[in-house]
Amino acid sequence: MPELPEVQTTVKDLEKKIIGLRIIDVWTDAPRLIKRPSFETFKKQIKGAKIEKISRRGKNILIHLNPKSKTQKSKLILLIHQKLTGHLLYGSWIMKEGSWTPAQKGPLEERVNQYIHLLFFLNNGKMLALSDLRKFAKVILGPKEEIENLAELKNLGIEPLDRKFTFEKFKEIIQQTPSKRKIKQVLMDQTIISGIGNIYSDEILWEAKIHPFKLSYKLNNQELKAIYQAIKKILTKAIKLRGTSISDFRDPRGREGKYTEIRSVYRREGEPCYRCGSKIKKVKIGGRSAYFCPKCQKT
DNA sequence: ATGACGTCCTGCCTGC
DNA sequence: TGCAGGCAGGACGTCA
Repeated sequence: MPELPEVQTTVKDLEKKIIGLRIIDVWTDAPRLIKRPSFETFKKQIKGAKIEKISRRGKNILIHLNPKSKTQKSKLILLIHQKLTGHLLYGSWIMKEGSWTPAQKGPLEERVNQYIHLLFFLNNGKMLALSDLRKFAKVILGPKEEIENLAELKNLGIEPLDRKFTFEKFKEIIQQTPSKRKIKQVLMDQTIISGIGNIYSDEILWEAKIHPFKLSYKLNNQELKAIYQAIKKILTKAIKLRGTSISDFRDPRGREGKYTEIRSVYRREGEPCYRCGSKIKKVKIGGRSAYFCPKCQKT
């Protein structure tokens, strides 16, 4: 599932490919992915728009557009949240027997093609595709100010790789959250820190040697410091390795992320801990799975 | 107000 | 063998 490192990889790759291009048409077979406006309006507003910028906020991708229409004075933002199985892909496809098939041979010759549900046709002959097996992805188009004021962006917590995210700030945030929740749940709460999901919360807690069940308000200074440093370290390393493809993340060209190979705990149940050799355990926290080393992660 | 749980969706895996 | 049922999971809505 795309978390901060995967979304960052996607955004940085797309930046090199699609800035300056125009969207000349749109196709979908799953209009429900577009939460607003209606697909009809969506298509009308986006046709002819020029892609000016692409950025990330939490796990959201923001594509900044300059509309063609003179009646639309405001700039637009296309917000895409890939949720669990969404992929933004860049390439060219042709419709063959009811499904989109890559026009050229390459890494895109994979399952992801089968699940393309939204396509933007660009003025260089290429396409930007949203592939999504489970159709959970969320797409919203609207004027810049409106999108920036959406609750889903406004309520997001601090960016963990921002310079403003200092240890003092982290400590303050955690201590301001008088929550009886487990640290894993707090790390995954997007309104506290944005961008961390199930994979990296497990990886961070293993790195920090903290049990996922540990209650966040009970963490002492030393433990908080360990978690803080692990957040920075793990996310930075994952970005460098272009993300994790344990479920099915692919970059815009269909390539896998390499963090998968060096992950410590996520989906490694029964396999040895790289620190102490104990078998990695899997437990449930609020309906979600959590992987950890029962020996070196302390409650 | 806080936290727990159900919901969306579909491929894959398990077990009878 | 075949098929029903469970599981995976981010974020939001609902409920206690």
